Amino acid sequence: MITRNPSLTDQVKSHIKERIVNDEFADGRIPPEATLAEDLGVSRTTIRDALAKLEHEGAIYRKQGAGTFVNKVGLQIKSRLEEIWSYEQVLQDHGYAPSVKVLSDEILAADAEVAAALSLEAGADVLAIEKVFLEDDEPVVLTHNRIPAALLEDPGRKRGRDDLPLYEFLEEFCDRRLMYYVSEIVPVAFDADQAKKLGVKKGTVGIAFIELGFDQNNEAVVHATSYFRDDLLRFRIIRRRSGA
Amino acid sequence: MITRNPSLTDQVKSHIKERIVNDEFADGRIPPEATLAEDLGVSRTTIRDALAKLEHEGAIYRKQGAGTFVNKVGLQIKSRLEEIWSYEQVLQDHGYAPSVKVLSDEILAADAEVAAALSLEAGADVLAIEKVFLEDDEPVVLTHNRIPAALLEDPGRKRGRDDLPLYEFLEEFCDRRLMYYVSEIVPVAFDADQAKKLGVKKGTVGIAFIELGFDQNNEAVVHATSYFRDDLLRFRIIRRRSGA
DNA sequence: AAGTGGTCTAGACCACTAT
DNA sequence: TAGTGGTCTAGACCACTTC
Repeated sequence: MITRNPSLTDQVKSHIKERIVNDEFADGRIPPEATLAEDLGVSRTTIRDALAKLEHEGAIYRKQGAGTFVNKVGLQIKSRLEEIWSYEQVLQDHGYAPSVKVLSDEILAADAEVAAALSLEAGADVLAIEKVFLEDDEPVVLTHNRIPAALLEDPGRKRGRDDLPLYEFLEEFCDRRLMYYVSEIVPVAFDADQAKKLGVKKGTVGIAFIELGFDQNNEAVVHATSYFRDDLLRFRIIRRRSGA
Repeated sequence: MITRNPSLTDQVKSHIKERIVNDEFADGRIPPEATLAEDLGVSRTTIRDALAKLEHEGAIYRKQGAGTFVNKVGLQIKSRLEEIWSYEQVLQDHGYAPSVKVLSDEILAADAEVAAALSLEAGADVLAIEKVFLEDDEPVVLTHNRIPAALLEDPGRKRGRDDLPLYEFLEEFCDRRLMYYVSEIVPVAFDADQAKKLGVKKGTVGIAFIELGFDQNNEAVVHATSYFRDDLLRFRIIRRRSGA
């Protein structure tokens, strides 16, 4: 699968973001949109699209009639739920050296819930991958992914690469591009098995995600459950008025 | 505080959303952007902005070169974390008759954590409001809000209106417009007090939000903690590639 | 080849903030 | 009143899907 060049808007966004983190806007004030447009030689629309993305991710805020400003609080937020795409990346941003261990890896019959979620017939084959993500040898995340076996282009070839991030695995071996997840947030008390794999005491409370991943054709391509150690990783989210 | 007229884009968004829920696009295919623009007498940009919002909230999906389609799965998602603005609204969308009970309501000295989060001096006065939200007489959400007392325009007048949704209270009595929350998602086992107020057994697991609300000047105006009964209300979120 | 969404431009006018 | 972000228009060209 191929990737596209970054758009002008994304280049502008990266440029401004860089100037922000380098603290080039000492008073916290970002130049007017018209000025930025002229300086960078692009239209004001392109500038506005870039600023909209930066505002959405909490790097800046805008006040109509007043100006655009650096959001010092927003810049410091880590582990934003909406931005998560691979747990390796989360742990890396978290400041540790992440690693992955594949605990199990097999083709088996889907149970009723998973089959229904993936629009499969009851008992259809799925590839089940259980992984644990560690930072500095300490387990942080336990995941269990189930991918319809029918999606595998070459069932034999995939062995040994189940350590890839899920979205890479799907692009590489299923020719599917993972576009979004619908995730359910569930509080849990870890059972004996989960606690052992996560290195905590049985009954410790944690967060679980039960989620379904969709591809470029809006088809469900993976059912995932993930368990997190709250003492090592805590998620945040920016909730905005009106869904802007 | 005054409110603004809905923009053309928002009117277009509502119009298309209505046609979607009325199932007017039987084959799941939404007309081309150029057609919509001509039919509604607006520019393609306005159409695109409206469609972008609908895509973001999961109502539609778009495939470059192919078209725009109704997202049947996305339409059914309830209790989306990013869209929450008042718990009354959440419970109403959830299909029950919501009610609110104010458990306590007093001016007291902020503890260290709250004072730091709200940029107050240690021990500064805050208005503390404890509320429980019920659906059909069953408690679902327990909240504890702390607002700097210095923000209250008329400390005497506010009594008796602490049952208002927080954003309304802040607009009405503090002249602050709540723009966004930064929320931390925490798994908890309810203690005796929380369990009693939520009508569950001590030790039941649930989700808590620890959050900070910011106003139009990007100032922190409220510190809030909320506890949810997982058996009655479960949150979902759409996590997208790249933060689009 | 035809059709559709994605990106980008140039410019107009409005709403709001600050002074 | 001047300056800034917010909304909207009209049109060009590109990237991709479908037939």
